[in-house]
Amino acid sequence: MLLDAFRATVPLPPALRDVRRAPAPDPMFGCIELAGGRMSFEPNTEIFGQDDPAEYVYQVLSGTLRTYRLLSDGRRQVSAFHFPGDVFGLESGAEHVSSAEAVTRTSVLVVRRSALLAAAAHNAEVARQLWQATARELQRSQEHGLLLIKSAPERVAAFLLGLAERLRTDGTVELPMSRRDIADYLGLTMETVSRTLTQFESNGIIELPVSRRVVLRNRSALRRLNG
Amino acid sequence: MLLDAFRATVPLPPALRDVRRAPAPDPMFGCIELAGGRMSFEPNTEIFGQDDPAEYVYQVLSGTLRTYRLLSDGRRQVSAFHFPGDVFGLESGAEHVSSAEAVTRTSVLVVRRSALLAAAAHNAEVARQLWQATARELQRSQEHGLLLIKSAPERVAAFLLGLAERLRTDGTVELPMSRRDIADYLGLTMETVSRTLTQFESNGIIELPVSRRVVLRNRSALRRLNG
DNA sequence: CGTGCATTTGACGGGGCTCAATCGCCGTGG
DNA sequence: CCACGGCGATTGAGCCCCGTCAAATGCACG
Repeated sequence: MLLDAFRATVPLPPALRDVRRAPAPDPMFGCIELAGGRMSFEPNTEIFGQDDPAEYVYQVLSGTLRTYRLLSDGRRQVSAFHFPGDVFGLESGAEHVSSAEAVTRTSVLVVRRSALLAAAAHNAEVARQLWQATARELQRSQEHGLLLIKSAPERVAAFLLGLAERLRTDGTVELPMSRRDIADYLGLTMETVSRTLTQFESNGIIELPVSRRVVLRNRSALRRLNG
Repeated sequence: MLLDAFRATVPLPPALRDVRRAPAPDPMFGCIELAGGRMSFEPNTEIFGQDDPAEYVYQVLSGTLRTYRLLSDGRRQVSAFHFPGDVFGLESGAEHVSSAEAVTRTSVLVVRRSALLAAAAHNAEVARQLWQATARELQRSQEHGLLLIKSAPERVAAFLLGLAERLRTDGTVELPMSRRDIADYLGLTMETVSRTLTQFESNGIIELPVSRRVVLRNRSALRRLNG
């Protein structure tokens, strides 16, 4: 959406349009500087690192990824999971404040930050969407902060509901991420996440046919837990 | 800064300039709709509430205020404290997602959100600062999230260091907010905050001449705690 | 000097963390 | 087809940090 608005400001020669539509063989070269390109990442590979220069802005095409920050002693705070359509890597400063890694095999759209900012400088619609995207991130971040003051069952319930909503599933959620990822997102240990899920299962609130698949059996109970 | 850029876009008749400079007797009327006005708030009074229409954007002139969200059972998450210069109340949606209250007697600059957005739509500099202000909030919010995964001493240490930095004090921090405010910001109870502070004091890391004044005796110890 | 609120201090219990063992899923090779 | 190994997830036991509840103290103001 943001990147759509951006691309609308860039008149592309037909050759580049073709490149953009085709899977780019090496998207670091070619059309990126102009209108963005595609890149793919294997699971658990880094897309950018904390303190790296924030040269590009990304939009998820397919797959799942996580952004996170590390404390000096190794504790990890997963700040967000990103799904198709989400924009990430958008910083106000010149450097990334968090790292981004692929959770599953992931394909993203890449745009030069400088090009995006330049477009925003003379196109009000791009500027508006730039702001909106950042404001949406802010809202998500505050929502995430709210999670962290709740009890473990409340956090897990909120996580499952949020995921179900974002992935628009009817009752069954496929978890792309590990228990450790979930734990680091919720500010818990993976043992506590696991225990809470089995607790939910024995209460009939969810089913866990396999560890990465959750069937929501009783959403209102989850919502009640959510506070 | 954001509001400065905004005001530069609005040619004011001299009469309004005068009103803006003088302490407004009733700032809800008069010049607000055009270029913003001043408002004052007594301690613990509401500036806006969660779910209120986000009609205005604010900048702190003097004093301290808190923004917070409530959980249905009454738990309160203070999302941020705002000090002179800070912009707050800036939402992407049409409604506030958090409430704002004065901590001390506070004076703020007020601008109609619609006027600000209109200015941003045809002035790139206003648009850029609008984005920057939001991005800065996002960064603060993520920093705040990082706090919430730490231990109680780490949180309190980070809080003191952050406050000392934002208030540009040399060694002595005057706390405008209560222990409960601090606790709700840090995701702790006020008892734990109090105990941690006395712990710090008996370790010689800080002094507490009175409960609202903290003298930082050993910043590197605090930084070490910070993780 | 007394009243009221903020803060501190104390005692106790529990929720979640730590450490450790076991289980289960899955790919690989015999 | 099964044995085996590896990794993620689950389960268990014990403990500790921090929350809860309650009382005492300090401080501002009439």
